[in-house]
Amino acid sequence: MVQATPILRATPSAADTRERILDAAEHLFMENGFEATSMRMITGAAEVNLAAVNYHFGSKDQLIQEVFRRRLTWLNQERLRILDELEAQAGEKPIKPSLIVDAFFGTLIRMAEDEALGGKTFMRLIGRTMTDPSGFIRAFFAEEYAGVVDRYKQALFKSLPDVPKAEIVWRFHFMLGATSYAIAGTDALRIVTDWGIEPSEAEDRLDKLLPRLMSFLIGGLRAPLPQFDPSIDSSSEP
Amino acid sequence: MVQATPILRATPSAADTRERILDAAEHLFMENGFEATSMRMITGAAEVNLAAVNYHFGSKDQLIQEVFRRRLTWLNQERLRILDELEAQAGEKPIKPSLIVDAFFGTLIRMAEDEALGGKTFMRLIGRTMTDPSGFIRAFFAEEYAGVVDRYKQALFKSLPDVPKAEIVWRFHFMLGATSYAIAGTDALRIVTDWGIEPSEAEDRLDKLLPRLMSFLIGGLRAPLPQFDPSIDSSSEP
DNA sequence: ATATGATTCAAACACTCGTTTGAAAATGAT
DNA sequence: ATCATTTTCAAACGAGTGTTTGAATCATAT
Repeated sequence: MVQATPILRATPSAADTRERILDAAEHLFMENGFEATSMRMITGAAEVNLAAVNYHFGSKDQLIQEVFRRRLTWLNQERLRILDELEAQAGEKPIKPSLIVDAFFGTLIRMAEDEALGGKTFMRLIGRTMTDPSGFIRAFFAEEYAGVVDRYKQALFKSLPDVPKAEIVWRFHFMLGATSYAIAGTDALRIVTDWGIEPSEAEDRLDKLLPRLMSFLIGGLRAPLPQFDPSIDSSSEP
Repeated sequence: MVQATPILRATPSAADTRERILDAAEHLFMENGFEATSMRMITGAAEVNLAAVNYHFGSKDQLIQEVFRRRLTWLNQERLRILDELEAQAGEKPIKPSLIVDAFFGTLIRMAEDEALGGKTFMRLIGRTMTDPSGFIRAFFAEEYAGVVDRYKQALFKSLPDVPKAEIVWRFHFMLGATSYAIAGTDALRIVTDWGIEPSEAEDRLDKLLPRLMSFLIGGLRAPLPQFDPSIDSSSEP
């Protein structure tokens, strides 16, 4: 009658199997990418039968989607919630750009500090995926992000009325790139440079990452507008 | 005796075969990634025999390395050459940070405008690869970039004596991310946002990309230093 | 013209991939 | 305790992978 599910069980339940697969897949996708991660690697790491993925998710592609969905839905809802709050507090006045930037990118970075939400693993996975979007992942990401990005773009337009919209969209894109590298990069930067920083500082990097990134993003977003060189104009020569 | 190689030849020579493979591989890698691009796809697109890749390059992995090498060595030599010039002109005085940034990132972007150097195709390929570095590619990139990045880091240290070195390294990393997205992103940004910009402007994007990116990068690099929140200090509580 | 080396070619190699199958085991409700 | 459902399991499927092989073809120099 009590029916309390025991904390430890010798035989994992079906619900456990699903999450074990998702956790193993998330980790392996982050380390090796999608194509290089085989079903046998996933089911082996999750200690479940090979057929379990097809049984619970249908196919490998659908598994990939579910790996992202269970984290992205929460993230984007949170982003929308915070933006709603900011707009409510601001009333008719425009919101400070730094608050908008923090609501979008800061929420993502802060997710990395919560291991229950995927932590750094999911963070790096999403970082690598943004540049590696093969076919159906593009479509999935577009759908999952469509509403959120549009809302934030509009908020930035209103917040920076003097900056041309095209410029804001580009800078939003640049900010995405810097953030993606900030995330994936705790390792990925090692490709291109060994830090030359005392290893003692390596530990508290995550604490200081967010303020560091924010300073950079705001600095880039509010930079003086570019001067386009008119000498490239093709109509100057008859 | 004249032996002039005809412009069009029914049977391509061996030297042609190598470059046809490299061109086809570069394009396919950019579109599908390394794992998802098969030898049969490459040799099919290059219209050469399947065994030609193994004959000319040894293996698929060595082909991947050669695809990067033929472009990266030129790029990085050019970067070093320009930095040498800047340092010679500056003498003992520090170089303006914007000149250093342009020498490193601008040279990369300007490469995209020269179709003979790979153009946008190689540009996007390198953009996606920075976050997708599986195993041996990490090592190859590290070797290919080692000297260049170190030289540029030192130049920035000297150019910004008031900024802590750790901060500069991070901001260099952020700049890499923004640039990578600027490159790969002409398509990749579509994942996350449809521009909402007049399609007429879509044509001259490449012209304006460089000044746009430069403004953002300099703005981020020269942004006010972050204030680290001391409340997270673990030693504040006895 | 002939011999030598470089290149191409069709075929096959051993292997891994994602998925399917049908029976066995576990679970939950009556 | 019996039944119906859900979940697990070992085994196999066909298709596609990178690579190798040995003969055929090409180019070049003697």
